[in-house]
Amino acid sequence: MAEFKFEDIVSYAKTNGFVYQGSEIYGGLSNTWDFGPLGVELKNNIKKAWWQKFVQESPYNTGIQSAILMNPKVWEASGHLGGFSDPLMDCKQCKTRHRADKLIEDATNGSVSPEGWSNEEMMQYIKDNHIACPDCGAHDFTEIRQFNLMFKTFQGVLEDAKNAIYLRPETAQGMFVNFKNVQRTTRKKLPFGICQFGKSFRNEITPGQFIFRTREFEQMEMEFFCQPGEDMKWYEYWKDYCMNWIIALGGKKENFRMREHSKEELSFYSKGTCDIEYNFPFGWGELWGIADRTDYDLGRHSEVSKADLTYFDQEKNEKYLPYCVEPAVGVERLFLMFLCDALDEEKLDENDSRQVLRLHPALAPYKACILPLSKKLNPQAEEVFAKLSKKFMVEYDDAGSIGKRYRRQDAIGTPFCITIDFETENDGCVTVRDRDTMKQERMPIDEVAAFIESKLEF
RNA sequence: GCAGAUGUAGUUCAAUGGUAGAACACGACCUUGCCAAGGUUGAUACGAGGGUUCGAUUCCCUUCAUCUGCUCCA
Repeated sequence: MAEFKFEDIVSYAKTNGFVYQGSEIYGGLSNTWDFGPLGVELKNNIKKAWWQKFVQESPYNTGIQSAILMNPKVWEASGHLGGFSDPLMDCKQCKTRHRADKLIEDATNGSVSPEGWSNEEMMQYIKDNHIACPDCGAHDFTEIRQFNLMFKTFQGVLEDAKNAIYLRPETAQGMFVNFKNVQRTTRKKLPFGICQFGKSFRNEITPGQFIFRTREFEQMEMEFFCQPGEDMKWYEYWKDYCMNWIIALGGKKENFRMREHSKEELSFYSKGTCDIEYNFPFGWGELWGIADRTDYDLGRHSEVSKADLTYFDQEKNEKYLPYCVEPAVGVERLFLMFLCDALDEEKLDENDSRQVLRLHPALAPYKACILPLSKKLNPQAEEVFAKLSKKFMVEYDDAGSIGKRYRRQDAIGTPFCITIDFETENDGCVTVRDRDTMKQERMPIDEVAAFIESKLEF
């Protein structure tokens, strides 16, 4: 196993057309990344594999796709308009940054809670009580600056305050506000889950580490609704389910860990939160957050919207607000994880090695590459391409020696190479070569598609 | 946003106050035909803007981007 540095992964992704810097010819735009021809395939395959496991194969779940733009009241209810913005101030002496509310809490050992205070009130309290910078002890702070993590824009052509609208900072609220709709139209009984993937936007103060933290990102979330009291059971169930999904798709067990949040770390509404973390080249990073959110979200939406979001349990003959378990994962993080986990430099002998991207076939951008042994065989090879490309993504390569072409496909994760040789015309057979074992098997052209499709299962 | 580092072909690296070289990769042609073959040949770079200078990729300033910390959390 080769150890790759973070820069190696970034340059691999760029060289091979997985990820480019956004707006590159204009000098880039901070923290934006574009997915190239291979990147978009991998990304789509990740989403497809998630959808398959969480929607298609799950007896409980169903999917939706909600709008990125939502009624601003949604964010009032979810707490994003208030709580999602941090009142930040910098120490002018030592240049460190602090949260004003935390400074007050820490300085008073929690006896004063500035929740709901205005910035001016916090500022005044810090001045009046001579709260010092915890790092250098100075009393020289900048004004409080509010960093709301939500992207703000305007609906309609008039840019005035009453048209203010936000890009969603998470997809979850789309499921909560549609809870009733989905329950009614699918006639689902508890427990059931609603799944969605899609773009979310957060004006992060500090983005970075390539595609690990970006301001525009794609989430895959599920809100699983269940009876109060059964929530912890389901919390454990979905933790395992998520981990198993990763392992089934080829994730190496030793590179993952589950980190249960401590009581202090938990949000006030959460009964349990667990992160699946991955050992990235830059250190352990959160991949998947699984949280028992109790009835907090539905409760808040009931309060603010005045809609009745209770569930009528026929068996118990009672109405109650369901509890909710939420596994939320970032697609770009999974993308980076699968790249890091699959990339390998295999030594063949003393002077020779090959770069192999050992992606699970279900995730591989190309499932197969068609290789005519000679350019004279192009017509037959093109026929095979036409046949297979109806089923899945296939690449075609007739440039260079056969060995070189195998290596090219190994490096981008293509699990199978199909060679057309001079016998093909006579016997209707091609040679299928396996990326991992480098073994070859000759089979009739008509059987190739089924053979490869059987390998796409996970 | 603050502090530090970095910025030269697609990638990894050179050199230089007088307009940039290599290796690998890429394209074409010839040859070959089942695991990075050979030959011929071709295209491609000083992040951007400004200043100093006869002349700047090199020195200075600004800016943009990336990386590392602070912070955050999908």
